[in-house]
Amino acid sequence: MATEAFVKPVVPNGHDGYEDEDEDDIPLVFKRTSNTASTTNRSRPIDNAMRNSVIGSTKSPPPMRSPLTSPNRSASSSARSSMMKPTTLPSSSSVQRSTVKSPLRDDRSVVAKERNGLGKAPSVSKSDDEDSEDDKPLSARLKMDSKEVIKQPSSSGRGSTQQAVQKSNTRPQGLSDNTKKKVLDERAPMSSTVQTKTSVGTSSSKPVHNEQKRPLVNNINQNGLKPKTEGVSSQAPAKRPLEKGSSSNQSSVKRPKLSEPARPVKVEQGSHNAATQDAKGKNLDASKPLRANQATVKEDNSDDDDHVPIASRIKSDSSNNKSSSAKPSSSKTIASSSRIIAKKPNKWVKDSKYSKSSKSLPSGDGQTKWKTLEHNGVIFPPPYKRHGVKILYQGKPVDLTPEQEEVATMFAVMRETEYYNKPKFRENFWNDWRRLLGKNHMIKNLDDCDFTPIYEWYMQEKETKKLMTAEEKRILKEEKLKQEEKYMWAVLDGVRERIGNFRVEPPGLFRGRGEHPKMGKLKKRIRPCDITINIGKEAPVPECPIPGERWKEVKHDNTVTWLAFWNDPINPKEFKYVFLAASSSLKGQSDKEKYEKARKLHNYIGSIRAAYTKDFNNKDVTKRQIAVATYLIDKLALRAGNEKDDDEADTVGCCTLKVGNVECIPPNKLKFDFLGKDSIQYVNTVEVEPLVYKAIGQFQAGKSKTDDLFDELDTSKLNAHLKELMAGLTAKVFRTYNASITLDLMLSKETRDGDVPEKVVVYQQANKEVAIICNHQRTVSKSHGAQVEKLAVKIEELREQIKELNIDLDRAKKGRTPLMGSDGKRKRNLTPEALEKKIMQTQGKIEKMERDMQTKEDMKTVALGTSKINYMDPRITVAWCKRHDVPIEKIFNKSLLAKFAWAMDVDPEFRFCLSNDE
DNA sequence: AGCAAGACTTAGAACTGCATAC
DNA sequence: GTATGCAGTTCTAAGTCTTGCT
Repeated sequence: MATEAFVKPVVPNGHDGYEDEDEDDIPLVFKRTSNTASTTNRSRPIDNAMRNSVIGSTKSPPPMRSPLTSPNRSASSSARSSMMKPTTLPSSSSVQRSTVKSPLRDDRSVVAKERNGLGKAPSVSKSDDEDSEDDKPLSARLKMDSKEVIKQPSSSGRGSTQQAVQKSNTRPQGLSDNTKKKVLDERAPMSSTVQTKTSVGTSSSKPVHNEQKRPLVNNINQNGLKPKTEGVSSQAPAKRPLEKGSSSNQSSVKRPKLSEPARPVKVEQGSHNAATQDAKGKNLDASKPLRANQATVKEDNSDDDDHVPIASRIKSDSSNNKSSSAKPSSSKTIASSSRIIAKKPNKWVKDSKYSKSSKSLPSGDGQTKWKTLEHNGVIFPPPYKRHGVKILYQGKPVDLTPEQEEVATMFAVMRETEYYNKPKFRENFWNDWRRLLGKNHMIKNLDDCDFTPIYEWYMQEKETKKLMTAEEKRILKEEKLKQEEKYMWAVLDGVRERIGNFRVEPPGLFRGRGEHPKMGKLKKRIRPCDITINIGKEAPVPECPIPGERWKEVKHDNTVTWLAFWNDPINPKEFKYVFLAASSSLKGQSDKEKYEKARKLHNYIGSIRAAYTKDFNNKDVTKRQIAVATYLIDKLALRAGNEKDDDEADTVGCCTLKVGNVECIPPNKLKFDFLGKDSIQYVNTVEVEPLVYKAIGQFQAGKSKTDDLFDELDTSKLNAHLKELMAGLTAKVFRTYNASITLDLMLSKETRDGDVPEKVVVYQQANKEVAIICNHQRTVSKSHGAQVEKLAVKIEELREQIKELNIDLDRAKKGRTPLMGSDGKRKRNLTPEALEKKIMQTQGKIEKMERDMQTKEDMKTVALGTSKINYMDPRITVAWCKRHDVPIEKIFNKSLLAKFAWAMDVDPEFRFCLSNDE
């Protein structure tokens, strides 16, 4: 055990005025303003510019008062109407632009609270003037010009641009006749999609579903509980639904219990050969390409695509025609990194070089997710390699067994992390390590242990690694790739798909976020006997890579998407799953469904807002709490807030807010201050509807600060209620909705004629707004302070230069030679004109550097990636890029292009939300 | 109704490698 | 050639939500 026990050391590593539904079509997201957020354990700097927000309507049926605003409602209401009908935009009257570069920046003030203790934490208090600003919706505050009209670029113009991108490609080989037919059938619509606004494809501009227009329909029974046909899941996988409709019909069918239809099979793992020599002689060996059933594997050199520049890679991809539309009638059409395993050539037309048609995908929970699934299992971390460096106990070297040494090493290498000195971390580590040391070990306490020798050894190893030549590094990388290659791919319904996390997590010390009660505990090594494999019935069972060991279990459950799982060693009742990568069809499909659901919400949002507004003073406390909670989720993009166990970090979401997390500030402001997901602090002061303010006060009355604010509420009740309002609606949909609609709105309103970099800046600003709405934060980088300081020094130097230049200028005008330079050397004798020019140039430099510094400061705690990856409908971005001739690569990196392949052929006129009557 | 199990998405930190500055 | 900064990638923790059981 000892010799194999461990792997590599873990390296630090108002009801009023709410009658009008139209008013509700806009994201009513609070903007945050300044607040000196109290520092919590995670004291992140908060961009409070956005936090002090207004609950303002973002849309504006002029005569209507926004239900969500208080003073100055008219301004905000005028802003709102523009959302639904892209005609007029919200007034920007109250929004001040500052710099050219960041037209959106100044509508917020920033309170930066340093998470890392770097820089200052200036608390910017909001002036009274700004208060009026608060009465406006975020969208209005984002400098929308009321005179401006949302551009609806003529499809012809853009279409032609798009057209140029389209390619007619040769299909991969080996397509079934059905597939070929399907592809041919799809071709026309696909190409026309680009041109016609009405074409649906993946992204129709049309309202989504007719049923969606029915407000407040109780759709719950649409998915009536049909008992699932026995045996469907594993034995005879039902045909993959070809259309969404069909799948949705099934969506309510109870999911078969994993262990039943899946029929877990204890598989003989004795022989490796057993896996490679199944009845049909299939072989998933690394040396041979994965095969999908009987299909011939297309030679796919693009497996190594990673080394190929994205441009050429995409090109070759498209020319290789791996579109999922090529897939046999099984219906899978979204694919990205997927490799169609097909033979016969065919042709197809793509809208974009990145696009994949996305029709007819399987969907729905509990549904058949695949028909055939092949993969090679998972790869384990290498066994622990002993280094033999001894720790000191009370100054004396101590002999440790390899197992003990490995865990000691895990601890030693964390010396420079903040965990190292946390009492809880040390306590948990000590408890686990002590168990390994045994009762009678000479080491009696952690504080007398000196791990320095191991730490120094570790640093040396790091240095050695760093000093390797490029060639050595390359060879090492190649070797690793060679080892891992066969584990990287799965074949799902004949399509080769990348696997997301095929590496089993190595042992280490648990690093919970925030004040996690389990931090420091030993995450034991996962062995094959911990792992359950899920694979197609006909596929060869992956060989167990560790000789003499076997999988815990092998299942054939095609109602789930995981390929393997094991129990989380820290929390054994939870699981760690191995899934396909984000670029896979399966993930793409569910991603698309997520955004479609959010779009659907747009058709209901008016009724929903009207409903909860009506309930703000409902006599039934539960209903009142549901109303207020929904309001907060809608307006603040709060998470639902499930209950948490005591052995988890103490964080909250909407339903679990404590009385102390919300402070009522008369007359009608609420200050939120709590730790949310990942112990990220959320601080935001917002003005709310008077009835909401009143209700919160009622919910707090007679309770202590640690009591639940919404004591009658939990996420089940809340979501059950939401489902009565719209089928499939849950709390998280509001986040997606608000993020996407904000992006759409801002891009439409802020994009001006200009060059690509200018447009990219507009995108980044919109992205930033969304990130702030969603409270996506990042740690201030260690070097941030130094970087800012450097800039400041440079700016100061330039200012000195200007001073000198001015003196020289005066002298030059008088015909005198310049003074000696600060370096003691004589300067060139320049004409007054030349000196003036130089002064101007230097001044320009200073201004640029100051802007850069400001941007750096503004963005130091904002994480843009999360919203881009998870919340903003990629079709908005793709369509915007098409309309404005911005290369998509400027916005999406290689990974995102693969992840969003399903969105690439979107109509350039796509808008996230269009009003029903459009 | 409440709880637990299970499956999946969302999240920030850590790590890696490349471009650029010096 | 080396240092630095950043974007991209990987890792895995921490959420949400559904379903099934009692």
